[in-house]
Amino acid sequence: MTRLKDIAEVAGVSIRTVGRALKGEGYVEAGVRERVLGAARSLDYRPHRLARSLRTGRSQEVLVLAGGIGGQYDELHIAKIAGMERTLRAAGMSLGLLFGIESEARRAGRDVLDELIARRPAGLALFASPTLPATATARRLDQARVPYVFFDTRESDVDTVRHDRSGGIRESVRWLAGRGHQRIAYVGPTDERSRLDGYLEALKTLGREPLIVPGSADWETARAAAPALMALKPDAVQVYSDILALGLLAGLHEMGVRVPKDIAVVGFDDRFAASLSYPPLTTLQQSNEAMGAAAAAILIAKSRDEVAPPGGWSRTLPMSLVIRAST
Amino acid sequence: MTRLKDIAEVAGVSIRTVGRALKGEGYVEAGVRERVLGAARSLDYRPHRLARSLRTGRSQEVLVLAGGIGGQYDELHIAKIAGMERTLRAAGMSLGLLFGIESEARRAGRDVLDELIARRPAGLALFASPTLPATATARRLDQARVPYVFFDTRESDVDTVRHDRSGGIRESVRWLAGRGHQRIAYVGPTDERSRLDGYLEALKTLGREPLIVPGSADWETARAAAPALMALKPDAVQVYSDILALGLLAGLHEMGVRVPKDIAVVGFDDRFAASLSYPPLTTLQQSNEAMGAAAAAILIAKSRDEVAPPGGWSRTLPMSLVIRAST
DNA sequence: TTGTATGCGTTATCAA
DNA sequence: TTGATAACGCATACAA
Repeated sequence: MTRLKDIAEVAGVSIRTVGRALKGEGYVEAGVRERVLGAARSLDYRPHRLARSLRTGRSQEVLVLAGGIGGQYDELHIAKIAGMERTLRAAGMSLGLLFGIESEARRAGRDVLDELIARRPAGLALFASPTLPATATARRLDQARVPYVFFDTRESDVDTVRHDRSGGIRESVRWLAGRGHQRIAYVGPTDERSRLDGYLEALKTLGREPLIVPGSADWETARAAAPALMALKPDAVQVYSDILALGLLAGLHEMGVRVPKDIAVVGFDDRFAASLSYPPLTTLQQSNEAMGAAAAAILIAKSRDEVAPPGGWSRTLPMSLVIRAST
Repeated sequence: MTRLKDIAEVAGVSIRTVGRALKGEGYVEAGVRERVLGAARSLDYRPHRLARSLRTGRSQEVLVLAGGIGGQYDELHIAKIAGMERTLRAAGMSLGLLFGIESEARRAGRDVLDELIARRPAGLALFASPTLPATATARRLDQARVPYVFFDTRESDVDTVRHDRSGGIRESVRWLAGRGHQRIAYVGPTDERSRLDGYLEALKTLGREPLIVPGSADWETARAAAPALMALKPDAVQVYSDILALGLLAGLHEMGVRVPKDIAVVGFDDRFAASLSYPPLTTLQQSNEAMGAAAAAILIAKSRDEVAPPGGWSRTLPMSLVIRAST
């Protein structure tokens, strides 16, 4: 483990000159610079990250807070995390991961945020969760001058990366209409507005009446909703999520309804499971890696004290339709 | 951000005494100890991890190397990582995550392992991948005195946590037989011995002839294998993985074969998708969080220079059957 | 153009 | 039982 001091000795200069030569800043005589760089290379020098961070007062590590929501670990999350990590590493930074720390802290009566801030991370990426008050959290992090970014918050006053859910659904419904489907229904909870709004807007543009089966919240209730759906005599259905879409598929199977012959089904999320169902599910894909990369880019910029772009830091990413056999 | 120095000033003692009092080591007068602890609490002291690591020469961070295998991120991986992180955090350590660094380094002609070792991690957890030579890697890490553990290596001479795949399949086949199934088949690649061996052993114990449909490697080929399977007239089938089992379900649907009425289907892995299929899939569950916790425990012990238990560090975890509607 | 010296917050050595 | 003080490796203010 070579140190600057070792390079200095080999190159016959002071440690300060080594620093300058390696950073390429200030005045260093060409010959000296060559000698230093050569010594560094032959000694296989790598800066000691901890020492650097201690000195500069800034860790190079971004912390990711992943809520272990009911112990269900999400392949959508890991793709985002991977996207972040790649981007951070390219910028010389690294990624630390924490799970379900909020709920644990609440049980223990401690305050998570203080602990996280105390670790002086280069940035904080937070997965929105019902147990984490986004706005209040964002304000405290701003105050502590810790760069942060949320994934998929609904709150509009925090910096976040999200997908254009409305736009995705709108495109999907238009695409179904373009393929000749006349009665396009929607199955899913109606308290999440963005997806439902996309559906309503698209139908309005098309001049059609909405056909909505509200209330489904999981695989089982979606399965049970199949008869209610078919009572509307639809020839296509946009579902709130892949999980619900797969539940609906099960219900349709049981009723003897053939997919896509009798009805086309479109999901939302592009989970791994969507490619494994019978039939494989056409669905709206989140570009999770891109989302992670975007989040990382925001944190990198913030940590370099760059000024926010005119529209603010938040980014909205487009979704795309993955066409499989259910349509 | 209070430092030891701040506590020392408030408590009116030297910084050294503060250190002793907080660690509870050496001789500190009871009254002084109380004063120091009180000051630490009221100042909300938290040790500076970086400074500590710099001084002790050991980082408290375990690095996890997750191969981004073809860009497919795995919910099985993230559960393991979550299990690790929880255990590490309880031991005062943390977790850093790196993706697909091997393939990137190979492209760039650099050596990953040296870079990782240069970061002086408290430990290294590696997901086995075809591109990472486990034995050679383990030897180099041993030499560099970096604690390591693999997930699911086939190599027997490296420290690893794995699941008892043979045992899991054996139990599953016995369970099927116990439920009255007479002709229990196996679908999957035959070059992975552990699962196939479990099947063969169980059938041998039962005194029955094996019914094997070899060769399937993905959803599509498993789907195509349905007719070949049914030609064997089985009344139950153990499949190599959930992915293949779901492909097989699709093929059986297309043939009009009813599951579980005509044939019972058992998968392997307990992916999220297994709970979302029609019918939901009975499958062998890996205890991924437990696996992560076991890996973390090994790294913690190694990093404390504990001596390996008689059988070595490696651990084999049992699998369990999750019974759903496909049986 | 180059070098000396200091400090980041901890731990640890040695002396008092 | 306690306290000065050095050192970990790096970055940098200040001198030369």
